[in-house]
Amino acid sequence: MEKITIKDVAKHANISASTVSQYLNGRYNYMSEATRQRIEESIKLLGYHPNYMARNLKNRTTKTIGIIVSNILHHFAVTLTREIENYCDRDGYNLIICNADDDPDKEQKYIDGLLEKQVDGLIIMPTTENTMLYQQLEKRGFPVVFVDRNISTVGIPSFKLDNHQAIEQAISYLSEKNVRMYQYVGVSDAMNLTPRVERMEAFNSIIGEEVEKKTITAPTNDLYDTIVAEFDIVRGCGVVIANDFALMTFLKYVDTHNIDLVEDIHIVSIDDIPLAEVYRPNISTIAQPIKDIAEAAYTTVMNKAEGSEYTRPEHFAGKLIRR
Amino acid sequence: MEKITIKDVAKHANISASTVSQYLNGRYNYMSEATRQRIEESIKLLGYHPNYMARNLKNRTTKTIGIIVSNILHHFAVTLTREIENYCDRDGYNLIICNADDDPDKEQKYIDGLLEKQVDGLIIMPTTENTMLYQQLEKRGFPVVFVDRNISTVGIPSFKLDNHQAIEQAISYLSEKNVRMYQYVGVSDAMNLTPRVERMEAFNSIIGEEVEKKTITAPTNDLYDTIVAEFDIVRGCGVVIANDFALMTFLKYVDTHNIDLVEDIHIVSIDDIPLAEVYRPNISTIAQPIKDIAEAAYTTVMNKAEGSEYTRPEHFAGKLIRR
DNA sequence: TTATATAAATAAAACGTTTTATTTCTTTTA
DNA sequence: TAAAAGAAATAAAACGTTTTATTTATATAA
Repeated sequence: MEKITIKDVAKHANISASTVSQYLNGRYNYMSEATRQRIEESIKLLGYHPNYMARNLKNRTTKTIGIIVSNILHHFAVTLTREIENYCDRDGYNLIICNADDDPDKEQKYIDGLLEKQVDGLIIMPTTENTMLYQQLEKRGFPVVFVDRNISTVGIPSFKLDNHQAIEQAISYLSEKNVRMYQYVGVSDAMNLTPRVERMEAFNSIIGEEVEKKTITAPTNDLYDTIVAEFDIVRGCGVVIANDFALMTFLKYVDTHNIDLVEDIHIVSIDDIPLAEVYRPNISTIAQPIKDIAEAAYTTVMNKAEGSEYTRPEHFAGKLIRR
Repeated sequence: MEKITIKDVAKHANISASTVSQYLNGRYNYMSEATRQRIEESIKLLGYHPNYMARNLKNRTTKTIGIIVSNILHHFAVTLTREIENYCDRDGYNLIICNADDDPDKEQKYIDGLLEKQVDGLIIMPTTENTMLYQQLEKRGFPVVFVDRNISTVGIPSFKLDNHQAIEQAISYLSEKNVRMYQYVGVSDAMNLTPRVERMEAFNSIIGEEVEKKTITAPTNDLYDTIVAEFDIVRGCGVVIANDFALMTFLKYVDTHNIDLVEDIHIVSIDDIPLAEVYRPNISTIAQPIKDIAEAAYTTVMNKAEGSEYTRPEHFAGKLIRR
């Protein structure tokens, strides 16, 4: 694996390395048309590719950003990643992806590692336990934004769904069906993660005291059993499902307990996963504003990286998809 | 964003940069216990993080690999990525993710870019059009492997499902149901991609002449309409569905045409997507050997990067999941 | 012509590390 | 107590670029 460097090109084109460098950086008026062409040819002939690592040492930019998600297998996370990767592609950036699995230690390790690799920015779905670290990043002025979750003690912007409004839409949709009682199914908020907390709070605050309601939450692994134990199969009840994972778990329950989603109960779920439009019956959902979040997060990080301040709204409305 | 370098640490600990470097690389017997501790403290105090870019310039290693997938939104791609990221995490590597969207130009751009960034290895779901580029990589001895698809004109190993065996399992499963006629639904193989070609060929070769069969394929965007136009709703027929995308499309068709998947037809699909176990009725699938593929691909790339040759089988059996 | 401006090209320092060869200091051995 | 050996530390070159200041060559103006 012989490495071809700028010196090889210089020698081949019979010119100094400095001039080749100027060429590489598009400053063509530093050389004659003739040498310009010679350099061009030499580069092609030798199959030269500049070494980004060396370049960065002077440049202080790696054209790389990192994203830390809790789990790329989640629909929201992967779709968001996809969108962000698209922007990166457009701008000649690369995206390093990391699964922190909601483990603060892993998250810290990843942040440290990405900083060592001199990424130009960071997009994080944060755990709640590394506030010190976030504060440091903020103080250093490092380009970083949060998505999906916010940490109130840190001034880092967080782009996410307007959870209150989303739950409001869900409930209003169910109310059209003359629902007489509401149930909420979701992963428990033991870790204090924004979406879980906000959605549950919204559910409780929006439904008035006069209407019967019930919330069913549990840690990921216990959710199925908890549903089995606590869900009330009441004809004409409406169910708000907090996210895609809860929906899958709930549908498993529906399947094993032979519940009829047309006659018995009405459901609506946050996260518009593909399953929703093929499941029978089709499932109404609140689609997250993933494109908005991706655009805002990416643009904000990039602007911070360039030193310019740029302000986007931080909350975006979900969209009810009636099916 | 004041950068703290090895020199700052050296000054703070009252020692030369060389010794700090030795410390960083764990060669503690090059210094006294006392200085060792001083360095340790200084590093912590100053919050020093070594600059990987500079380090790489000497080291020739970035502890970063790249993965180029056709589309991260596909179940197979994202699950594989997740698994590989897991291995990366274990070994202190980072993973750069790129969506080539089956566009050869984009693929080439990504490969070039990742090489410039000096990634230590590459895992690629290749398009069929960049054979020259692959050959170059191979000749250079660059650590690269393919997944899901293989390119016969290049000696780069490709780790993937044993498609023939998978289709065999699918057909054998359907035959248990006393199916009298078989249909195959998949994305067309216009781009000559291995899975599409091999699965279709297997379907055609395994089902003998005496049994009625029909293949329905079309480009992604036309598949739904093609199914509507060509699928034969024959009671007691068996349908082999080529992948998750085709399955979703087919289920949409099932939904709009009110087909009963218990009474009317039997289906089995490659790619064990989560939907399969909540859909009613549950759908039998062939799960891809994703863990095997991830392990083989990752280990092979890493071994190549270390200069050691390491051989893994390239085809792995799928697993029929009866539901 | 000479002086001046411009164009073309280069040398050298810098970026933050690692590594090799060398120096300085301390201990051991004869 | 001198010589040899070993331990601790350092200086300097190297990695592959970019950039600034400088040089050389060429064209233009006085």
